Amino acid sequence: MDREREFLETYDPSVFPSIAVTVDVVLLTVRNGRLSVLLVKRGAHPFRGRWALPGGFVRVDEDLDDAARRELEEETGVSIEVAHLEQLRTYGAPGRDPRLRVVSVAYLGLVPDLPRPVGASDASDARFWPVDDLGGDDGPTLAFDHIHIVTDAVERARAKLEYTSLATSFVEEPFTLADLRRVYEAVWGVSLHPANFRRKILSTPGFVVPTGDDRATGRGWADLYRPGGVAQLHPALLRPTPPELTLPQERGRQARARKRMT
Amino acid sequence: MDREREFLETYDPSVFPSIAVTVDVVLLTVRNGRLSVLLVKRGAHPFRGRWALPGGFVRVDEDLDDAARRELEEETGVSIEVAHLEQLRTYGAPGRDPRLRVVSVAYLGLVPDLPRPVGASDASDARFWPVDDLGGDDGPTLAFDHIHIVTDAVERARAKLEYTSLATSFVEEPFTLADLRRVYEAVWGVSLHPANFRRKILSTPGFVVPTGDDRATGRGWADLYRPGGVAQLHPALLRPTPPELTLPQERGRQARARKRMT
DNA sequence: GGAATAGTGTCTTTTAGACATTATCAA
DNA sequence: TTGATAATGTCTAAAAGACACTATTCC
Repeated sequence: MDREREFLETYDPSVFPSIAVTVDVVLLTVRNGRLSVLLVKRGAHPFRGRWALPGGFVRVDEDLDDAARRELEEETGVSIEVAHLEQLRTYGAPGRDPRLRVVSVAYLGLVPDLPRPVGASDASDARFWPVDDLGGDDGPTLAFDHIHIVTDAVERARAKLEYTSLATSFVEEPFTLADLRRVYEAVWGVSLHPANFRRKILSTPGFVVPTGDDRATGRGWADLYRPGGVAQLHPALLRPTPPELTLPQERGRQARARKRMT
Repeated sequence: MDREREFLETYDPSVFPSIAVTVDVVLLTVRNGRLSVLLVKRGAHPFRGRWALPGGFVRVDEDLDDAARRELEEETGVSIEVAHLEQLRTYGAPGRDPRLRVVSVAYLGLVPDLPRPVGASDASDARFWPVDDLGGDDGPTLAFDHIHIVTDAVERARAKLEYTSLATSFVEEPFTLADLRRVYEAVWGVSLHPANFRRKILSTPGFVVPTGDDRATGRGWADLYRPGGVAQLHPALLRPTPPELTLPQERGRQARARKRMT
């Protein structure tokens, strides 16, 4: 009986498989109009000198969220008390770490562009890299399976911008609607019509509230806003027609149907 | 240096914290019009005799997904080769298992109503329970923190029905649109207008494809459909006005704005 | 016949997308 | 002046929600 075996293992911890549990943090921000991720340069074997996500072992009496915050602070100097930090998913394929079996709980964090330089407390180097550059000529090739984790994190961020108010986590408050629009444009990699964007944001109850002040932007004055406290957006702010979901033949069908009716 | 310590731990596995890694599976189905979850009665300490999610230790060379499938099969006799199984999230609060530190990777599975009785291979008993009954007078109180895992799983399922074609995982194919509608009604706990539901499903490209056959339903004949192969729905099939997101005062504001314009 | 369900069609309201207009400020 | 941006308004098409209507079958 499996449950019987589980009972025995209770009192002999050396019996259950020896698997290490770690946390990795994908900290995203928008710098110079580009979605970027915080990476550290590994100072130890394996993958010494390669860039990787900040992370490390979970302590035996430490909650997973606390471990993520601690490792982020230890390796990059970034402490995110106020910013958004959520669990992304867990990566546990055998062989993903050449040393031993490691199950890693990945976290996704969002912060405004950090003016202070980060890093260099524990890791040998730490900096933000534009996610589009990863694996290309202008960016690093990541250690372990971290490129997959970053890919999943970016997709999660893109999706959550649609139906939550998370975009405000990327900007310092107060912010202008143009600030917020540039977040969406950087994360989604599209350009949005300023007028329609404004209408949608302001017609979504609780998304943002005006502070009453405005700010000189170089060309005219822009109203300032603050997060409205609502987490889920209703209605959602959908991305402009996802390319992989638009079937040309169906568009043809719809056009023909329209033509028949006129 | 933390990375230095990590290097040393590489070659002395007894150094890193001793944490057990398990998987738990939340297998959902729709039975008798109610969203239900598969539970097993625990035959061993702790929580002996209490109902819990099927699950167990991950083997040292086993992928997490494989562990979830194996434990589900071992404890309940359910093998889901074709059905949907996805990672939900990972639960790792210290103290969630009274024996030792356990980090559990939870999975969400969706299956059609299973005609054969399940369970009784490893666990002392196994059956589906309506999720609304859990913790109440008509249902069991779950072991560990499993009620929280089930709650998260149900919310995930409700959300994914909106923007994916996952609802088809709950029905055997071929199915009628009424079958599919009953899935949405059971999972969301609402009633939907049959006519509007039909229009939305059929106007979503790739969601379902007609088989050309129909089936006697007792009252008339219903066309039969099969999943259309599209995973993401566009446009999405949103739940009718989520109550917690509807701000009465904002509705008042919109009504006043309309009045001013006329 | 009455009740329940499948399938089709129509009307209104809301929202999204495209675009025009005015005001303001910098170079 | 020219160009870029903020803010507002307008028009059209698409989508959602409510509802009417017919056909079919069981009781």
